[in-house]
Parts: sequence; C-alpha cells; structure tokens
Amino acid sequence: MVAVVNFIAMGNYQARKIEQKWQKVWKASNLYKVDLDMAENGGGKKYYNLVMFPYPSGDKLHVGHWYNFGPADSWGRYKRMQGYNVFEPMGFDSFGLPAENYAIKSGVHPRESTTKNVEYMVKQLSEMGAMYDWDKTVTTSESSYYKWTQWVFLQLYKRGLAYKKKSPVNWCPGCQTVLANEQAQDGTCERCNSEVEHRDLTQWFFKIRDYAEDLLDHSELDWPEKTKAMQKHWIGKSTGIDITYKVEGTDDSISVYTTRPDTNFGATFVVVAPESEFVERNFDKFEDSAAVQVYIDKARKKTDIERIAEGRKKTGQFTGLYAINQLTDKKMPIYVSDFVLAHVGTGCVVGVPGHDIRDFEFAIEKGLEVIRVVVGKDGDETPIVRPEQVQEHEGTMINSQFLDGMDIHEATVKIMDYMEEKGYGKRVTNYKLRDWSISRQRYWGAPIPIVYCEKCGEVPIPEDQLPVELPMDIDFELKGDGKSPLYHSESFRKTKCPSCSGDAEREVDTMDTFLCSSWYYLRYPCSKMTDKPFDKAVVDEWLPVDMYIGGPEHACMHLLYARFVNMALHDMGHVGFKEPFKRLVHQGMVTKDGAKMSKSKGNVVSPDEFVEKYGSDVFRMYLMFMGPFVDGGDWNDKGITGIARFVDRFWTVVNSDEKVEDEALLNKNLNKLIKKISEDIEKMHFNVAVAALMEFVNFVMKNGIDKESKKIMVQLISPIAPHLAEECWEVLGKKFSVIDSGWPEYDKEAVIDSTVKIGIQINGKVRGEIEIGKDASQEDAISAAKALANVAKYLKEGEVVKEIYVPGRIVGFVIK
RNA sequence: GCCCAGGUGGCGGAAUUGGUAGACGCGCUGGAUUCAAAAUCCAGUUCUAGCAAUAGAGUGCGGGUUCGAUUCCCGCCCUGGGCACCA
Repeated sequence: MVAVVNFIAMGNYQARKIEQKWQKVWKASNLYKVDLDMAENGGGKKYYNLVMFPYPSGDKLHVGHWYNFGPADSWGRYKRMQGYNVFEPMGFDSFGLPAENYAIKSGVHPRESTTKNVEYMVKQLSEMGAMYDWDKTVTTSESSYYKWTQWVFLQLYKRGLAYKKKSPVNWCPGCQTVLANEQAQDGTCERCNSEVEHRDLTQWFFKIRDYAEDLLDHSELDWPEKTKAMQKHWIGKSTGIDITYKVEGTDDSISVYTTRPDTNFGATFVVVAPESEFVERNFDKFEDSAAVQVYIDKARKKTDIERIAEGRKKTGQFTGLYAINQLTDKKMPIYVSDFVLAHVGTGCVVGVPGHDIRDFEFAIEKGLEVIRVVVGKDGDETPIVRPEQVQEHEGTMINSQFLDGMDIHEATVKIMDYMEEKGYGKRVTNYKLRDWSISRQRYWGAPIPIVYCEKCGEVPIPEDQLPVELPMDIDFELKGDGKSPLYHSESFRKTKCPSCSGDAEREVDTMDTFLCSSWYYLRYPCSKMTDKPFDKAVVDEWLPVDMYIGGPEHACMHLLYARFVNMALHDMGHVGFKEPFKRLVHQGMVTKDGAKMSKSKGNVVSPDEFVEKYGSDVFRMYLMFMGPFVDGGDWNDKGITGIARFVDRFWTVVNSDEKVEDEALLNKNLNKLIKKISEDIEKMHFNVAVAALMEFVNFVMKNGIDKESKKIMVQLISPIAPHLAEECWEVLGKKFSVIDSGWPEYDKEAVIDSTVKIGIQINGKVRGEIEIGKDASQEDAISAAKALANVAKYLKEGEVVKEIYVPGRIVGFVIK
C-alpha cells in the first residue's frame, strides 16, 4: 500500500499535564459519584465493582497494587460505558500488626503512621485516575467504622455464634500474639516469621463451623474453579463413623472416628492424642502413668508443625489398657502418641496398619500385628511388610468374615449399617474447618465490646453505647508478660458494668482484622451513616458485589470469613442476600527478580517515578500489556517505552487531517477492532486488547482515518487509557465525557471477510498459499491450489490419494 | 508425597471445537533525517543453508493417534501455586 497520508510527529503527548487537568475536571464535575438511590435516579442497571482494599503499609502503593487496581478500574469503566451505574469504592484496611510493630520500634503512634500512610496512598490513588468515589471511602481504624465492626460482633454474639474457650493456641513470641491456625501455616508466624509455640489462653471464637455446609455451597457463585476447590478442601467435609470400643477391665469406653470402617477387621491397636479427654479420664488407670506424663509433657511443648518436622518416625507410650474390637474380640493395645491431634475427629484413632500408612509406620515401630483385609488391583494377598503395599484405596475385602469378597465401598456401607445396628457405631459428618479465633492480644485493632462485671459476669456493651473507643494513652514497650497492651491502660480497663453500674473490667483483647474486612463491602454504600452500619434497602439494591477482584492468597481466609459474616447477617435479617460476592477474579502476582515484593527483601518497586515520567495511562497500560491479568509476572521496565510511543502515535492520529486511502478497508478493520476489544475486555485479556489497538493505529498511519472512526477509536481506548481518551474526545469536539458516550457496537456484516488466505498442505507440509472466496467450492479451491507451481511440483512426484478442503482453513493433498 | 496451573524466538507474550506457529511490543541489524546525537520514520529480524526461489529443523523431553498436533492420548522432566502425617 502506498502511504498517502504523511503523519508527522507533532510533538509528544503531554501526559502529566493533561492527566492533572482531567483529574481536576472529573473531580469538579462529580463525574464518578454514583447516586446510590437508584429509584430516584430513574433506576439504571447497577454494577458494584470492587477491588480488595489495601493495607496502608509504610511501603505505600507498589507496582503490584497498580497491576491490580488499574485493570479493575478499566473493567469498571468498560461497564460504565455499557450503560451501567457503576459503584467503585476504595478504602483502607488500616488496623493490623505492622503499624503496631512499627510503633514498638519507633515510638510513632499507629494512629499517626496510619493516617500518614493513608494520606499518601490517597494521593497516589488519585494520580491513577480511577473512578473511585472518595465520598464513599472507609478506613477501618476510625471509630466511625470500627464502631460498627463491634456492632457486627454483638450481632454474632446475640445469635450465639460468639463464644469463649480455653484452648491451646498458636503463640507468636515475636508478635506477642495469638495466631489462628490459618495464619501459622508452616510453623512460623505469617507476618514476622517467628517460630510458633503453644500456649493456653481464653479466646473468643466465632462458630464458622455452623456454616460449613452453607460455605460448601458455591452454586450461586461465578468464581474460579480453583478457588472453589481450595475452599472445599479447607472446609474438608468427610463422612465416616464414630466407633465405640469397650476398654478392658474398666467401665470406660473409647470412641474413634474413621472414614474406613470397612477395614476394621484389620484393626490391631488404638492411639489417643496426648491432649485427649480419654487420657485425662483414665490417667490413674495407666500401667505407668509417670511415663505417660513424661511423654505428654514432651508432646505439649511441640507445635503441630514440630510433630510433623520429626518426619515419619512415630513415637508413642503404651497405656497398659486395651480396647476390645467387637468384630474380632481382639485386644487392641491403647497408646498415647503425638501424631494424633486432639482437635481432629474424636482425638482417638483406631490403628489399621495394613491400610493406613501412618498406622503402618506406628505398628512397625512398636512391633504390632499387621493384617491384610483388602486385596488391591495387583491381586497381591501376601502379608503386608513394606510401606508400598499399604496404598490401597480400592479393592476387595478378605479376612473380614461377612464382608469377604465385597468391594470396599460396598463393604463400608455394610459395616456401618452393622455397627449402628449393634449399637456401637454412629455415622457422623466431620469438617476440618475450625472455628474462627478472633481474639488478638494487640493494641491496634477494634476492642471487643464486652465487660466482665464482678456481679453480672460477662456483659455485652449495649449497642447504643458503641463505640468502645481505643484509648490513646498506651505504652508500646513490650512488657513481655503476655498480657494484652490494653490491659496496661487503666483508663480503658477499669469501667462500670452497663447492667448494674458496679465495678467491671473491659475485655482487653482486640479483634482480628479479618473481621474488619469481612463486612466493609456493606459499609461502602453507606459510609456516612452515623445511626447504623448500613441501610438494608440500599445494600439490598446494590449488593451482592458484581465483580470482586483480589489476590488468590485470600481464597481460604478472607473469602470464607466474609461469606460467613454475610450469611450470618442474612440469617438475622440484616441483609437480604446470602452471598456477598457474585463474581470473583484473582489477579496474578507481580514479582521482582522472581521473588514476592516485600520490604524485608528490599525489592519493592514504587510506581511513582514511572507515573511521573510517563503518566498514569502509559503505566497502567504497560502493566496490562505484560501478559494476562490472572498470570502476573516479573517486573521490569524494559518495554514501557513501547507503550509511550504508542500513546504518541495515537495522539498524532487523533490530531491528523482526515484523509482516507481505502474507506472500505478502514470500515472493516474498525468493526473488527470493536469486536475484538469488546471480547478481550470481557475476558479480561487486556494485553491482547492493547495489541489490537496498536495494530489498528499502525494500519491507520498508512491508510488514514476519518472523523467518525477517530471517535470510535477513542471510545475503545477509553477504559484502558482514560485521560488520553478524555483529551482526545475534547480535541474531536465531543461533549464531555467520553465515558458516558456509550460503548460502540460493531456491524456484524462488516467484519466478515469475503476472501481468505488459506494454506496448501501436501502430506501435512505447507507448500503454498492461495487467496480464495470465503465460501469457495471444493472444486475451485483444489484447482486454484493445483495451479500453484510449487504445489504442482510436489503433486507430480506421486499419486494423489486424497484431497482435503476445509473452507476458510486449509487445502490438503495426500500423495503416495 | 498429593492436587491444580503452566513450559512457545534473545525477552514479555499471541494463536488451541486439530488446519499457514511466532500477532503486538521490547531488544537487535540496516537505512532515512541530523554537523552530530537524542527523538522520529522506513525496512528486516525463530534457527540452519542459500543472492534468491526454496529446502530442512522447530512450541520442555520420549512415544502414539491423524493427511495434518502448540492443541488429543500415554510416559517422563522442569517451574509456579495450593495442601501437607486430618484418621
């Protein structure tokens, strides 16, 4: 093609200046404020576009935030252009350990450092030019917010979903705080990496287990399959049976939980957890109680993780007691061993060494009998002496009296029926999910709204007396006495009972920040309300959240807690919807040199210098262009100039004379572009959407463009580069604002190519190419292919045994 | 160990109801412009051979199905993520 249109570089696009200009205009015109009262607003289609709110850390925003927030905002803009009434709020999850640890180190009060960080991050976020409605923001550490977090606690309390219990908990010596099991996953503190210890403390818990079944139901949710699977694993439902065995020579009995009762004819021993009630109850009856005590003491010093760290070698102490297996009348020795955990199942396990690898290892260690009761696919019936022989989760029963010859699944049902009939078995459902520990021995969190009165005992603060204010007079020096910081604030701790006005002490623990983040999506639309946390009519109109975007690391914690809290509020009638997040998308992680960015590694990349140099549009587009949104990637700034060049070219095209070489081709390419961008954004494939825009600009640089096409081109780039689009829109003399100009539709006829280029294959090898009508007949295609010299050459070499023609795809010849 | 993703040029990545692999961008090479440089523009760029036409190889490795495989099947290797002695 001859380049008839000469595009002369007309000076660079002044990104910074133009972006600041529009940010001011957008703000002044309240462009992104959403009228939440939809009935009054003529009732548009609502769209709640939410991104997980950031923690205001001292690092401020890093490129990972931009990677996350930029496309999320582009998604919201795309929805707005489609005519939705888009609500896109932003806030701060501002309670939490880092601010407190910083206070301990530096003496700077968390309120001060947090406020400073929030202010700076608001500035950074504003420079991004997202559609955030700052009138509807939340900051969880402000009393106007945490007042209602306390309200949420009280609702759960009233509903019977909050309770206290003394239990062994993970204690982090570094943070001087309790961690939920979920937060201490590899034996070290998730936040400070200290080795986790065990300690007994009285804690507040939420009964999330009561909602295990509801949480297991993902049927209403448009979520990644992976996330649903992770939650399912985390909840860990299993169906099995509690079997009760008599203990020889006592009146006591012992209950074990098993999912494999089919193997019970092979049971040869019983193991109980050191912390189990059975041990407590029968301690005096043990043959060598002193030895058992020594073993228990040793085990209790270990964390669950340390029990694992010892590898596969099993230890245990014989109690001297025997349980009787009713099926075989066998005496099964009872051991105490730390590979059994008290809080799982009944805290007692029946040992079937032939068909459970851990039981096998224990049996080998203790010289116990191993019986084979299942024959696997290999037909091996020899005695089990090697660990590899144990792996049998399918097969046929043997040595099991009336079960012999049955498939194990059939046998499982049969034996359960039998045991229930005989009265020593009871079918039960078990969940791995543990109740949610919400007490934190920390200062920087929402106080738990409970007092302990000498007369009345535990008394909840009446709702009209909220908030329980977090006191400012606090000494951040670690006392090392294990007490919560608030314990040392006399002004806080000493109080009067709301019920009898007598002397009382406040609960000095604060609440897990996951509680703050479990309901914030309800607060956003109602952030200014002072008399209630949210208005039911408003949240019922705007929720559930239509699109929720955040990291996959929250799959099992935040996303379960939020669902639980919402479900509980739903059951109490506070909200009319059960699930808070209808659609969920996880962005990928941005790493630096392959490692997760963190202050401790010193590899945090700030967006500021890039925004300063190239502007927000270029920076966000570059992050989108890196690859698929869900993949993430390793950060480097090598290619950013390519995006900057593209923006200049785009700007040049918009400002160029309107002269077109090939109008029909322009029309076709433009319609194809509309189709492509729409489909790509719909799939969140922003990288290929940007590529398509580049391709179109490259084409237009050669072919020229008319005014109407410029207009559409600007609309198409608008979600991706909002400032650029707004400026171009003005240049084109269009009415403010481009975002309310609608999303272009393509002409279905125009995108169809009448001719296509297809390859010619001979025995699967490409030997040429023809351009032919889209719906050309087989005859025409074959003869056109044969006419090619290079094709004819090969066809002469043998006999054509087959001719293949797939319209629009390929012509093929098979020759011999 | 188990489960889930993924492995494509020098680099980020595109393309999968099986049909011309490498769109777009970075980088690199050459050219235009310039006193010179930057910026910009034009051309080229998977590898090997060739002036070229073209030929051979090629989507982690080894097999298989097919006229035809990045795509489907079997067996490995590697990377990332999740779970981790849960009875």
